[in-house]
Amino acid sequence: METLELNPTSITPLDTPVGIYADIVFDRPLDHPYTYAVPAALAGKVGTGKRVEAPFGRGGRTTSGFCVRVGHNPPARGEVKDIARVLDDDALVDEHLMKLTRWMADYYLCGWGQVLHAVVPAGVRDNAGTRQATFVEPVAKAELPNPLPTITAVQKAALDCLKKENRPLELGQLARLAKCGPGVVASLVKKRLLKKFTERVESEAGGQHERAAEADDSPVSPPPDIQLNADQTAVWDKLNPILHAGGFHAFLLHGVTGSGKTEIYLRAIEEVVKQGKEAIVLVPEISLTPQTLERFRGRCGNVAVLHSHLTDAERGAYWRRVATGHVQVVVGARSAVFAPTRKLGLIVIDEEHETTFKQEATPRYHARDVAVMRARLEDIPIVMGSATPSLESWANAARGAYTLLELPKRVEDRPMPPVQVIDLRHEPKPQHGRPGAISPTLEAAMRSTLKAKGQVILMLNRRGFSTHVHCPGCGHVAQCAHCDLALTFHRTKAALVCHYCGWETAPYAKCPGCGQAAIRYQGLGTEKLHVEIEEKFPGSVCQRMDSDTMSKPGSHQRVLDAFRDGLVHILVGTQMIAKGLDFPNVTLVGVVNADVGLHLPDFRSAERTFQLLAQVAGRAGRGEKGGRVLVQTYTPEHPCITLAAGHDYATFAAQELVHRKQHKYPPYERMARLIVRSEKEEAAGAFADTLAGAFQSALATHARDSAGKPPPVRLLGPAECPVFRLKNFYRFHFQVQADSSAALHDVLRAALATARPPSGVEFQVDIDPYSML
DNA sequence: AGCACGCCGACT
DNA sequence: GTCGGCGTGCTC
Repeated sequence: METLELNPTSITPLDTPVGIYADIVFDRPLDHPYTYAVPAALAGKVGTGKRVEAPFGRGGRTTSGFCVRVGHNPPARGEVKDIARVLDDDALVDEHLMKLTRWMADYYLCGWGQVLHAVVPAGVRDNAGTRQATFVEPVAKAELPNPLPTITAVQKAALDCLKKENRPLELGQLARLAKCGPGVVASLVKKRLLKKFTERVESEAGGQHERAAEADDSPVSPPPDIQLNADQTAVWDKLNPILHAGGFHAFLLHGVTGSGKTEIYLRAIEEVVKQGKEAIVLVPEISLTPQTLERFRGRCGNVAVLHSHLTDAERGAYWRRVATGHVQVVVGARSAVFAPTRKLGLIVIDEEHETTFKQEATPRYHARDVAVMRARLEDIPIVMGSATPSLESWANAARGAYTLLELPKRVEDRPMPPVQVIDLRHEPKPQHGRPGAISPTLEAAMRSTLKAKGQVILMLNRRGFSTHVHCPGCGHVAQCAHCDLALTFHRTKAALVCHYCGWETAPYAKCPGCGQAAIRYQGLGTEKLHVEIEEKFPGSVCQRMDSDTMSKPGSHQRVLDAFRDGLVHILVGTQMIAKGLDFPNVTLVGVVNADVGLHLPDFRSAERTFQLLAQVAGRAGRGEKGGRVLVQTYTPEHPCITLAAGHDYATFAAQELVHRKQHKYPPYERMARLIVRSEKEEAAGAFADTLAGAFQSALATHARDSAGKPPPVRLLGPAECPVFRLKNFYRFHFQVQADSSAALHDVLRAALATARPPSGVEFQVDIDPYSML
C-alpha cells in the first residue's frame, strides 16, 4: 500500500506549543519507557527520578511509574496521553542510580521499572513513618493586612508565643504552648496574621528498634593507635593513594581469616569520610552483629545500619537520612548497594564470595557486581575482601581488572590453626552402641579441649534431627506433599518438615505405604548432634545455633554473648557459625561432616565446600591459646578438603579454575539459566520444548552472523531441574553459556522475544545464576 | 504483568 | 441463541 509521506515539520502547525514530554517506566516486564505529555499544571513538578501516575493500558487505568527522562520529543508513534499526577516532591533516585538501574535492567533482562521498584524501599514509596503536618508562621510585615484586624487578648498571647519561638510551629504545638484552643490559632489564620503551610515530617513514634531518624550522636573516637603490621602497611600503601586521588579502581583484598581486613576497611572509610564523602559497606546479613557495627560506629561518624528486621518506616527513615546527607557510612546487606548517598566516595564489600549477595527474585542481581558497576559509574574506588574470594573475583584479579591486595598472615603473627582430617571410613567403631556423629578422635579432642577450659565449635551443615525418614518394610520415604524432597524430622517441633517450602506434617505412627509401624529415622542434623553431645558431655553446656533456634531477632546475639562469656562450652550449628565469629577462647573447631554439599549437582559445589571449611577453620585459634581444627569426611582425598586443611586457597583456586576452563564454566564463560515452571507437568514440558526451539533458531542465526568462529553460545537442556517439583510447580531448566556477556545477551534477547508462555506456565531468566537446583 | 479483544463449547 | 473459556497482542 502506498502511503503519502509528508515532511513531519510540514504537518506540524506552527502555533503548536513546544510540549514537554516525560518518559515513564512501570513495574512491569516491559523493555522500553513510555512517553507521556506533561500538562502545563505539572510542568514544574515532573522530573527525572520522581514517580508519577499515568493512564496505562487499554483500560486507561492509572498506574504509578518512575519518570526516567523529561524532554521535548513526542513518541515516534502511538497516541500521547497526559500524566495524571506527580507523586513525589523530590526525586527518589538520582542520576547515578538512574544509570545503575538502567544497566541492571539491560544486564539482568528485566524491566527498568521493575528494577526501580525493587531498589526504592516500600517505606520510601509510601512515605511510611512520615506524616503531613500543618505549620503556622507569622506573615511577613509587608504582607500584613491593612488595616490591622483587632484581636483578642488570647489571640495576642498566641501570636507572641509563636514570635518568641522564632520558628514555624504545628497548629497543635502552638495551641499547646500558648495554652489556647485550636480555634484561637484558626482565627489568627483567618485574620491573615498567621500563614499556614504543610510539610511532610517524620512521625515521632519511634520504631521497635533504635530511632533511625534520630541523629547518631555516639562520639567518634579518634583513630585508635592500632599499629598496622608489615602486610597491612603494604596493603594500605597501595590503597591510600587511590583513595586520595579518587577515580574508579577495584581492589580484591585477599586476607586469611584473622588477618585484619576490617582494620583496612575502617581506615579506608575514615579517609573518605575525612574528605567529606560517604561510604557504603556491604556485608552478608549474618555478619550484621553489634560487635561489627560498634567498630564502625566508633570510628566512622554517623553510621546507618540496614538490616532485615527493620520496619518499612525505619527503612524509609534511613533512606531519607542518607539522601539528605546525614549519614556518612551505610552498613547493610545486599540492598544497601542502592543507598541514595549524595557524594559516594567508597564501596566496601566484606566476604565478597558470599552467595547471599545474589538476589533470588526479580531483579536477580548480584550486589557485588552491581557495586562494581556503581563504583564505575560514580568513578570511585571499591574494595572487595575475603579469605576465600569467589573464583570470579580471583580471575578478575588475575587478569588485572582488579588489583590484588594480600594479607597472607594473621595479625600478631598468630599461626593458622593446624587442620587434621579424620577419615570416617577408617574410624574405629565404638565398643558398644551405635556409632554416633562424633568419631572417637573428635570426641577425645573435645574432652581435652574442655578439660583445658577451651571452647568448642562444631559445625554440621544440616538442620533438624533426622534427615531421612523411611519404612524398612516397603522402602517408602517421607516426602513433601508439594516438592520432590525428602522430609526432615524435627524432634523439638515433633514434625516432619520440608526444608524448601516449609511444609510440615505430623510424624507417621505407621508407614502410609504398607502400614508397618517400624518407621526408621536416619541421617544426622544439628538437633540430633546436640542430643548426642549432651549425652557424651553431661558436664558441659551445649547450645545449638541454626535457623530453627535463631528465628527471633536478638536470639543470635544472646547466644553469642553467652558463648563469649563462657556460659556455653560447646556451640553446635550450621554454616551460620562458620562466618566471622571471633572468639579467642575457641581452641577446637570440629566439622562433623565435610561432605555435605560436596556432591550437589552444582558446578560450584567444590568452591562452596572449600569456602565453608576455610571459613569455619578460621574460627579456631584466634586468641593467644591457639587452636586446632578437626574435619570429619568420607572423602579425605578430595582436593577441596586437603587444600582447605592446608589453608591453601591459591592452589585450590588454581586447580578449580583449570576445571572451570575445561568445562566452560564461569568465570571463563558467562552463564544464564532459564527456568520454566507450571503446576501442570505436561504444560511445563511442552513450553520448555517450544523455548528450546526458539533458542535453536536464535543460536543458528547467531552462529551465521559470527561465521568462521567457533559457536560462541551453547545451550544445555532443557532438562528437569534437580528438584523437579517445588512448591507444586514442575520445573524444567536450560543453561545457556557463552564466551562473552554480549553474545549471551544477544541470543537470550532473540530467543525470548518470540517466546511467550501459555497461561499457567511461567519462566524466569537468571543471569549469572548461583543456585542450580 | 494486566487487560481487552476475539473466536469456539455448555447453558438459561 | 448467549455466557464465558483462555489464546494473543498491546500498552505512550
